[in-house]
Amino acid sequence: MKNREIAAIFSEMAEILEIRGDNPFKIRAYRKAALNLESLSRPVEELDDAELREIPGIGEELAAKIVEYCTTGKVHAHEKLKGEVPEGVLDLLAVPGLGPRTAKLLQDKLHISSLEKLEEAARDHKLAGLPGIQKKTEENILKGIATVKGGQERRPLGHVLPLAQELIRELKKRAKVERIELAGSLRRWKETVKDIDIVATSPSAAKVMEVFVSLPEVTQVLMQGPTRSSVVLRDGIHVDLRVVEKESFGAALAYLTGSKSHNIRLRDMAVRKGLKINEYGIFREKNDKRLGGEDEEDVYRLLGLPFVPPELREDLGEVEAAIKGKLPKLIEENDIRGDLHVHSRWSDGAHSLDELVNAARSRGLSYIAVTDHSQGLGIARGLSVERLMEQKREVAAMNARLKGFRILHGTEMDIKSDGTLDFPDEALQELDIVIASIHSGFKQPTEKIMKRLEAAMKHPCVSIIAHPTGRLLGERDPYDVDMEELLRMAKKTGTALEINAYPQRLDLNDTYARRAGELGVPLVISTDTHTLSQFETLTYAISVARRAWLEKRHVLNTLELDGLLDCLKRWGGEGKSKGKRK
DNA sequence: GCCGTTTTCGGCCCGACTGTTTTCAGTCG
Repeated sequence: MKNREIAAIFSEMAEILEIRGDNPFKIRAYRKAALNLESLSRPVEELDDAELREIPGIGEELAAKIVEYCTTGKVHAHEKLKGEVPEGVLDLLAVPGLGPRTAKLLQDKLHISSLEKLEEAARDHKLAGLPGIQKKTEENILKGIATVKGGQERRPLGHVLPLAQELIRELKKRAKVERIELAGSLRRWKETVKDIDIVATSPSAAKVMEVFVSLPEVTQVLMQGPTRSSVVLRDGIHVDLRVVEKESFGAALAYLTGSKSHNIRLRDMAVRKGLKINEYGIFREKNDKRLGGEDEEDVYRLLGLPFVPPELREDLGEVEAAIKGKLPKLIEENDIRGDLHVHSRWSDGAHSLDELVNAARSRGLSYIAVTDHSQGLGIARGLSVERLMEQKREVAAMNARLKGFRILHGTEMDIKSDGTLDFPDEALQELDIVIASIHSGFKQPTEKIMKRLEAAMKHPCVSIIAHPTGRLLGERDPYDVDMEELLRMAKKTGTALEINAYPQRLDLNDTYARRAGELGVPLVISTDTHTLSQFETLTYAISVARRAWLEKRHVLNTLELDGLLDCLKRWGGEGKSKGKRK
């Protein structure tokens, strides 16, 4: 799939155009196109010109450039632009506080074309004296270089969210805040986040800012104003706090939740209606009369729109859907009736079946599938066929005792690197449910990976493919899955794909899960629990599903057990026509 | 470069903070 490659080219073109001082709207057009390509689930190389131009932000010229890249592997205009800016100058833009104007200035006056040269020049105080640059800016550039080197990359949501919630608790405890909420990509539940955004109201904003910048976790204060401050935490995460008047809280929350492109759409709509939206409220343009802004709902209501849940605010069709009254009724956490991917002490889980059942029940679930690893996965104490059968007897004994709850007996069976499955058919036919997944041979070429997945999906006993791309955020790239092909195959064979809740996996991701929903591919949401606290991570998988526009009807384990078993492809289920259940 | 119940041309979101300035440009979100 070339989407990301082309998105990267458009982004780079935007940066070069910016350094050249080109038309800012043209630059924005390239950025927007890049963003939309990144979140497009279909491979651009499969789209014809008319389909390309249906992508928002892609018009005649950009469509032609996409086609050019798909056929020649290059974009002429990109190559030409690259020739105008020395390699390395673009790296300068990564320095916080250093933008395109300064990068151009540095290149023109001092021929600085790399971070190393910049650092050297700053240390030798060669920057001060250039127009608009004095001692302070020089110092800030040096600090910025240190930040870049320190690696200010995006982090998994699951790592940052607990930290952010802790900050909010502390602010509530130490300062007089009335309303306070997370905003930004955290509130949109994006799978990775770069910083933490917080919005609050308080009768004494300056005091709140004072408290904020002196929290024990804070190591650096980037800026401190009466309504906005920005700090760096001990582990390098940036936090922005905005304090506004009570009457502006909703408008500020909407504004800071973003996404940026969603906001631009809203403001554009507002202008057309003779309104103005900013972080302080919604106003009538002609007389500046305030129409609302205390609650976020005001913003949407005054535009004539239904409330758009934060998870959808990416300008990926939600504004159009809202206008037409066709927003999805997003799935919610308590729609989930059971967890189909749970590990016990029998393999690499930490708990007994009893403990797992109690935890699941106390969370309101009515069934779980115990799916311990299969024999080939020695590292995870995978079960031999004999132990699997022994476990089956324990599950049966427990089910006989349980009222209003059911344990499904299953396995997370390894799809081995040679493409064979880790249990013989006779063993699989003994199980209520079979998950299959890949745990080795991550670097195999697409063709081989797809052959393995196909072998699993075509098997009449295999109900679910777990964590279908194998990615670990920030650690391991997905294996080379041809996602369109996988989705087609899943649909054809009736095999469900998993949205895995493990914060570093979130696999399927939002983009692919949305595509799956569009194509009618069956989906399940699972925690892959190894310890009891992992049941809590369900929230993260739900957030992926919500970002994927999924409704309850898309997800099989929102069904009560009987309904679920009717829908899952499995031996004795849909497999019934192919053989008898023992 | 995109886009259209205000437009096929002329628009394109809006404000805070900083560092450099005597009124603002640059950067960021």
